[in-house]
Amino acid sequence: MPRIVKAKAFQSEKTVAVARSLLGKFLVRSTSRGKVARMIIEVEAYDGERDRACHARHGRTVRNAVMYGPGGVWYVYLCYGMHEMLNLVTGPPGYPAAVLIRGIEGARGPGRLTQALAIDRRLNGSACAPESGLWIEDRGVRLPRSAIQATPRIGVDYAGPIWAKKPWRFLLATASPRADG
DNA sequence: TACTCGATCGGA
DNA sequence: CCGATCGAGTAA
Repeated sequence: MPRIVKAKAFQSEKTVAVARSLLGKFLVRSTSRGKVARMIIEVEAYDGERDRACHARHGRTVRNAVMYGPGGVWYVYLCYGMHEMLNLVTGPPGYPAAVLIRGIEGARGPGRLTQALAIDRRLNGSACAPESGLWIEDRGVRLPRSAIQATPRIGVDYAGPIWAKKPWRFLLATASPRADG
């Protein structure tokens, strides 16, 4: 029985735990062209200003402003001038954190999944709820801890070894990981 | 206002 | 390994 996960469920302070819990949930996209639901298979956590890989590492800016709002809001930004990145803001208001959705069934890679589901910056700041056309559903998939693999995050070497090595990327163990450790 | 550099991807 | 592609962020 599909259950819409309320935005409020993402206001937990434990961003890393929220990231892990998103695996197995369904990302649902609804537009004039129809509805698509795909299971989330890869995510990364970005947790607060102290996290040197997080966009909030230099404090609040125009781009990362929604990260400072309440959890349960989409944070979408352009990366490398051509890829839209989809993140779900987490935590209570005032605490900048988010989970990057890196992979769904049939679309591995953060840039590919946004293209597959027609997601772009117009969704930035909108709620994770049906009225925005993009939300999360729990369809009863239960993943044992052993089914989840944790690795360092991708493409964040600029954060320095301490933060780049944090095992805050999570993916289904059955899904073949990239060769990064 | 100038300059640097990306939470990536596809092709050589 | 390298180029694409452009806006945010920083320095000045």
